[in-house]
Amino acid sequence: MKRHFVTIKDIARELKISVATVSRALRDTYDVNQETRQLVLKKAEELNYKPNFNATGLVKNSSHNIGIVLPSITNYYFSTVVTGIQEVAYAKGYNIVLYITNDSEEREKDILNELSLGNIDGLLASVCSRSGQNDHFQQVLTDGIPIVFFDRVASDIRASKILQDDYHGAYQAVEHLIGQGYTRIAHITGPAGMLFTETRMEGFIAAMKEHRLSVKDEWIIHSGFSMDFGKRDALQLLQCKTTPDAIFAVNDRKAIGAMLTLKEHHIEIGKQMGIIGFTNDPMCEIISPTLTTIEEPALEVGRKSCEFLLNHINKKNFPPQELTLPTKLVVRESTTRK
Amino acid sequence: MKRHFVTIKDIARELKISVATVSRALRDTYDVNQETRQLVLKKAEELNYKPNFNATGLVKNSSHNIGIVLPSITNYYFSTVVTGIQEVAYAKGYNIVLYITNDSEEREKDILNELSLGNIDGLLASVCSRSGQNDHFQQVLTDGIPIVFFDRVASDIRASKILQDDYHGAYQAVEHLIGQGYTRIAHITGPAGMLFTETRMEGFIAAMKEHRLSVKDEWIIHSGFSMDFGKRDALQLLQCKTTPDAIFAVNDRKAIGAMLTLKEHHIEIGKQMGIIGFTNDPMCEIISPTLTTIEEPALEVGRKSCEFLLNHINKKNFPPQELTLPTKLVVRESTTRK
DNA sequence: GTGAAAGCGCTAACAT
DNA sequence: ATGTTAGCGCTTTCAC
Repeated sequence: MKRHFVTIKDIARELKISVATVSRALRDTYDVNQETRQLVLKKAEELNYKPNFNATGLVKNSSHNIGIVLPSITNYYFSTVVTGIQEVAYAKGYNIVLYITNDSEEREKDILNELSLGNIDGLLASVCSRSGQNDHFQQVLTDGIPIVFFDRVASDIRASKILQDDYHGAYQAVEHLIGQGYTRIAHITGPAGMLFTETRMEGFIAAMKEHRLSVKDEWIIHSGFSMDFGKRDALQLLQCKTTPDAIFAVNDRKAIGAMLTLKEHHIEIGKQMGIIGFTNDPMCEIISPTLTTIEEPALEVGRKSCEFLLNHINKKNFPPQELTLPTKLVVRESTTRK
Repeated sequence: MKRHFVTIKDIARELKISVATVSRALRDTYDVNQETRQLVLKKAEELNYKPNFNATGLVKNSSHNIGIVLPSITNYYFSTVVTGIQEVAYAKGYNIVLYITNDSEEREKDILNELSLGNIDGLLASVCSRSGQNDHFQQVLTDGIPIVFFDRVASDIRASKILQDDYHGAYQAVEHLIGQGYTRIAHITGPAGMLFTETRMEGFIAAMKEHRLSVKDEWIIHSGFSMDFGKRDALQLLQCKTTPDAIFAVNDRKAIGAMLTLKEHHIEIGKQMGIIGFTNDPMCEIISPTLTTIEEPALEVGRKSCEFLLNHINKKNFPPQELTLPTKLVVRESTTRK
């Protein structure tokens, strides 16, 4: 049960020097005789010494752990963001502690409340779909733990935020549809009240307005983010008095769900009905016809979020900042009319 | 920078009792007067006390963190396993520390070597594709950290292992193909030398033998696990003197890659050529025709792995065990001939 | 350049 | 039932 590891004491004893010297030698930051230093390093290697994070953490009041709180990791976007985060965290010697909320507000609160503050130096967060307050995030911040939000940000909290350019991405998506000759454009999106969905909606509406196209209320559907909701939303659109001739979906999963419904109804995708997604999930290329989409820089969102967080952790007065990364239109068959 | 958190000392001072009593009251494990206990709990709540994991960890020589080392999290299987792990870890009050190897042996070794042993109480691992030794895992074990392997196990290490039933899954897959009238069955798999791929191969061969079908060498292709390798492998199969009439792929991603190639060559999937995958990735249902596959109990693999690990951590003499979870045939269009 | 000693927050003997 | 105290492994004054 109780394991015994090699400690600096062991090294000190074997070398007949003090633990203080060993500690200093190991960190190469104080005036230590180069010879003793080499001796210590050699002995540490020999004994397979590993520093005890709990001990350093206790002294330094830090753990070299950073937390990630997000709704899920089983989709392309989030798992890619986490991969990006992990990449820079690992390079800087930080560990990732992962918390998954299952998009449940209660779970999210529990996690943040039980978060043992000694255990993480900072937090990366993408909030769950909710109507409620963000007090639990504010509390963490008040406790002195920096937070960087990504993608699904808590707009009322003063913290750094990394986003993709949802507005222009959406705008571009709609403009592309219009360019292909679609005019009756519907938008199927996520639950109301989330910043990034609202922003995409704004981009959608702006592009429609710009091109003097009317935005019908019944062509805007709020529901969940999954493929199944995409299926249902498409079905609902097909039952409108005037059916749309194109769908802009808030993400690729919903777009694909919608495609599945349309295919069931033998609607020719691309010609009869255009469809465009958001993310650039690899699934876009395996569905037939292939799905046009707005590519999100998921890996980069992860990397930048982590970089920002490390700045907050390690620099004295790094102010909260917002960063918006560019998106890119990827044209495929689902919007090609010729 | 240096944050000050509420400690048990603060509670003790305010209540004019000793830290020991506070400590005991907080843990509800010693004989503490119920009144004082309530007082302490109330005060802790009031002051927003959070235990310092570094301190308890230092004393107890444990951190309540468990590590996960795996090749990637951007695919369905692994991200689902992690979700399963997280579920039980969270329920038991353990945190997940995530390490991604990118399927690089060097990276894997670096991670394990730098693993600060005080930082995790146990390790869940799925090894990367490699030819080399597993000494780095053995070292962790020797250092007293229990390991549970899942899916991609290191066969020469004595530790618990959680697997899905690769042998019977493969056997069943092939038998299904044969039942549909396919006889010239190819197998596209991963790199040689990994246990689970070998086991699936054995299941494949056994089923073929059982039905007195010949297994041609050129119909067995070893390459990578990605969709692109699936595309390439299929291309290679089409160039055989006698082309196969069905493909059993080691995973769904390769199966889908193969389908993409076949579609390009206008081969009618299901009729001219049957294809079956392994995993039951959601992608199976969005590709057309839909992909028949062997479902792996990914979530359950995650849960069980974590349960086993917690047993190793918390029970005195919990011996290494191997557990094989059942797989299930999911029939879809890609193998339906009628 | 190096050592002695205090202390980070907590637990666990050992007293009482 | 509660208090006193040593100590987990490490860093960091403060001496020398």
